[in-house]
Amino acid sequence: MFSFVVKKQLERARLTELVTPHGAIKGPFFQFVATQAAIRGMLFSEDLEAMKVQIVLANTYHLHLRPGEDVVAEAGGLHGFMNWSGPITTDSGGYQLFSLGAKHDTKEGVKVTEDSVTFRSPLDGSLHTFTPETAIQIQAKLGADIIMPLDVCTPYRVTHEDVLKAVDQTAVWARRCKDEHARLNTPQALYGIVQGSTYPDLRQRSAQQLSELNFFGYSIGGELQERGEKQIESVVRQTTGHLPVHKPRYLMGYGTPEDIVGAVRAGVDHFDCVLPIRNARHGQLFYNLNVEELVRLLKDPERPIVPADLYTRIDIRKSIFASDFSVFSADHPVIQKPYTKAYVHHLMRAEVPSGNRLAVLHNIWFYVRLMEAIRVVIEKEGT
RNA sequence: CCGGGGAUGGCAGAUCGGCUUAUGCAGCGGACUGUAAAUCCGCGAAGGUAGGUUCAACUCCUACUCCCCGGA
Repeated sequence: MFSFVVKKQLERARLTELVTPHGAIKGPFFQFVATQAAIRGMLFSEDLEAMKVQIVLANTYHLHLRPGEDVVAEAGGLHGFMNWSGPITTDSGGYQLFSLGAKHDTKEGVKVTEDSVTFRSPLDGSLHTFTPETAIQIQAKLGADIIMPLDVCTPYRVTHEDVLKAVDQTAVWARRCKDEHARLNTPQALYGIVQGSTYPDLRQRSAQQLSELNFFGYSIGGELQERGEKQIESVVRQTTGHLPVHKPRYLMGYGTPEDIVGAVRAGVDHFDCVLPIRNARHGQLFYNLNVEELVRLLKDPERPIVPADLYTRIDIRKSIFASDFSVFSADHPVIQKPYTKAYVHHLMRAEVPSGNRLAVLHNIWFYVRLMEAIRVVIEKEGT
């Protein structure tokens, strides 16, 4: 039902194919984020199909709180609920328990014990508890193809001691998730999530602990860099070196095009990030991908990645009239001309839904083509 | 012409005899990385004109100019 192969390699970059019950996915690939079972910005599954989106990511935490996994199950699982027939991943909610906990004061915050994590719903204040087992049970009802274990996600700046705790607890929980998944025996692929922050020894420790459990794939989790810093590639490389070569590698939550290219060079073939969609809604568009530079970067892993050489960002709400570029590509499969620059500008300024939709469509298409371009390079240049 | 009301940043619109004249929109700049984000942060920018009262006036008084409402 599930399979994964590495078809070609260029340095450490891999051309892969992951087969799921809802179709095959060519990698390296990018998951667009549909946290609450919808891509924000008024997109429909037909739009995603037209843009050749391969897979989307939904979230266990959010869907558990609303509308609840039973409602989703009754609608035919996420595939029926979303009217999306392609592959879907669900994140376990581990990240939310970390990021929401950090935003709360300790009294209102998230309580993590060795056995479970308890939190309050921001929607109605009700108390909820996730255990490794319930995280898997909920995801079984949601019915995504790829599911994630409950993990302990660490922020960027933490002590070695705290990260070690998180690593070991993540490993214990990973085993419990694995056991629960085996017990339920659903047609879903379970990954393990490697923690360890930026400490090489802990990344290694975590990778080895999880490898022993033999997951279908391996995620790289945790905050890897501080704002503005660019060290994704080196941290990721520390981790991929300790992962099984014949399994998918998933860098969770990153990132920019340069992050992705760097991580691909470090051997990652599975990505997700809210960035293209969120930034689109906030008016920032990605465009002008430089394929020649992409080829150079992938062929020479030592070549420094200069974002401005790879692509351009523009804030469409602010400076479209100052730009010489025709931002919306003529070959976009969903956006129909004539959208003049002036009209687009008007839509974005007014912050009307159609303006957001337009921008989101644009950035998704950019990321789809970025990943496609990466695959083409590995196919052509790799062995 | 008579009576009444009013004039505050680009626009809208509060407050106040002294303290940075709010706030919203628009403008400009920045941010956003397993989505509590169609969000958040920052910046520039105002008292119709002329006098008067007062230690101090955007605020009180007078005149003028202009605008709005009602009536001839």
